[in-house]
Amino acid sequence: MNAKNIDSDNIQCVEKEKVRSVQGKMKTEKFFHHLAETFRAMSDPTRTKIIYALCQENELCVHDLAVITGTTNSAISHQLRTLRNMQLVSYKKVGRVTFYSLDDIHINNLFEEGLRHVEEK
Amino acid sequence: MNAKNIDSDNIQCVEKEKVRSVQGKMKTEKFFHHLAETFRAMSDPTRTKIIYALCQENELCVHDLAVITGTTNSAISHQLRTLRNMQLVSYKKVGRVTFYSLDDIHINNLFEEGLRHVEEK
DNA sequence: TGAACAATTGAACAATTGTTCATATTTCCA
DNA sequence: TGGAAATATGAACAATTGTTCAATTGTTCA
Repeated sequence: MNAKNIDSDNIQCVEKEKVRSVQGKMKTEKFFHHLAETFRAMSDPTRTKIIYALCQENELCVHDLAVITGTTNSAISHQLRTLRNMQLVSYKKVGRVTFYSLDDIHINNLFEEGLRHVEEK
Repeated sequence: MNAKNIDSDNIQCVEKEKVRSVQGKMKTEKFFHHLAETFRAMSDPTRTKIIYALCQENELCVHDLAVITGTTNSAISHQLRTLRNMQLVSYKKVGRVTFYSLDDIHINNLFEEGLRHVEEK
């Protein structure tokens, strides 16, 4: 036993009770991964632009999203795939045009909470 | 002029009015970067654990955060620096122990909105 | 003073990310 | 039918990220 380890459980910590308390409330590894992934979905400027645009207009096609965000079709298409994989957007094909829209209403709240946060600064 | 460009403004797009409308509401480049960075702050599992722990207990030292998150002091210290740079946490030195706490109350709302979102799934 | 300790830091590394470029794929229409 | 258009995709690339390891700083206390 060294100086910092006062307890009887062989758990080294500075404030045993605090650590215990937090450990009792701790979520699973999976939970934190899921949580981090949720935030990660919105952690790229191109993606925030896409999501913001889809918040304003319900449905937009790839090309128009490229115009709005000021990037290439390809870059947008890749990011849309990412958002599709994350189940944030869904799409509808009409002829050779693909219309994307936001899929997850929960994410909408989260995104707008973020918007408000940045706007207030 | 090619087939998809019907308007008189040399702006190529599929649905001109929609694009115009969104463009009118568009924020600055800086805004979207700021927004993305805000979400990025919470887009790593180690950081979500740190933030979650600091939501439960107001102040925790580096070592206890390492115990709680199940990683090394060094890894935690590096991540705390990231969070410090992002101005999400502040710290207080007592002897050789550094106590960290959440700094940004806004982020708190955002984080808990994310928590709720993942919990409801 | 010097040993032990808490935390920080820098370098190195593998892994991940986002873009670009070139090339499909699918659909429309002349 | 053939060519143009809208989107998707794969490979390649540079940039960024998060961890580990080793070394360092600053503090306490015997």
